[in-house]
Amino acid sequence: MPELPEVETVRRGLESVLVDARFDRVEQRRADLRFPFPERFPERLTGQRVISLGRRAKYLLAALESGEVLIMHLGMSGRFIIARAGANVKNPGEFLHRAGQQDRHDHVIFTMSNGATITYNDARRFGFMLLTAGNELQAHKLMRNLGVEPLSEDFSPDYLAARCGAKKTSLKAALLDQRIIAGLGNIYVCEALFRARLSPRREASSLALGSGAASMRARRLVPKIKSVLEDAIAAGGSTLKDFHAPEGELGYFQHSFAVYGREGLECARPGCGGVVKRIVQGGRSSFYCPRCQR
DNA sequence: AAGAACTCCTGTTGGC
DNA sequence: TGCCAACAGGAGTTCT
Repeated sequence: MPELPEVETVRRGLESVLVDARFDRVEQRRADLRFPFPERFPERLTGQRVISLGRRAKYLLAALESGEVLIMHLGMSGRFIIARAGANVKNPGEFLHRAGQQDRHDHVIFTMSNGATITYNDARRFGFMLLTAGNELQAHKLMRNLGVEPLSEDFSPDYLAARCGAKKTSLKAALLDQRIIAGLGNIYVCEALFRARLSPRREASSLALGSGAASMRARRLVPKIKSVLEDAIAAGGSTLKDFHAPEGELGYFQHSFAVYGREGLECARPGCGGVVKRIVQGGRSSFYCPRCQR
């Protein structure tokens, strides 16, 4: 479900109820999600104050007073639901009608010292929560091979061209590879490629071809990746199926999709006149306009 | 050793 | 209406 913009939206929502608060109570309602929960998970959190809540790729990282870091990943369907102290009743939609109720997919419930209740719900259970020592975080198996943050200065045309230079795989697959760019997912890769007018079918190495260390194509693509992510974060992410920020707000970037989910519709580029096509790459849908994306 | 296929799990949707 | 297949925002593991 969530790609970088959605995870960042969740991070911002959780920050205000998590940081500086302590875990008063942790209810772990099953033994595992994608992975087993850590040993003595509730005990290791209870009483701990949260120092900060960060994000790396699609991971949320809560630094604890104990020195441990709580690593959380939402998988495809994971979400957090916040109920603040004094139960505000003005949240819309599903959030309202399920207030006070339990869902069979509510797997973890945090009760914080500020009175907030934070519920982790995940139907497909591809998400997970792990604990690791803060000083071992960088070397953690899940962290050590991650590529650059796409919104950082380090993500440049030179970097992208260098990392794609010898890749035989498709450009689509390369952009989804978290070892190259950390945090991109299927939607935003499709949208960035559309904005850059590049075909997802193009060989990744072709990004490095052309004049200079970074080709024209890499120079064109990198700013589009950044802008599509920035635009999506500004919109609070994309709401497909049921994504919403932790306090119930819906993201609205899905209204700005140019190609994702638009198979058979006319290309959004003025004057193009092409028709959006869906192909399958690596078992996942790619949407693009064969006419203007080359 | 890169790249593709398979896997986890549940829910929703579209076609008949 | 029901039934069934296809598909869904991820990514670690296993194969070739």
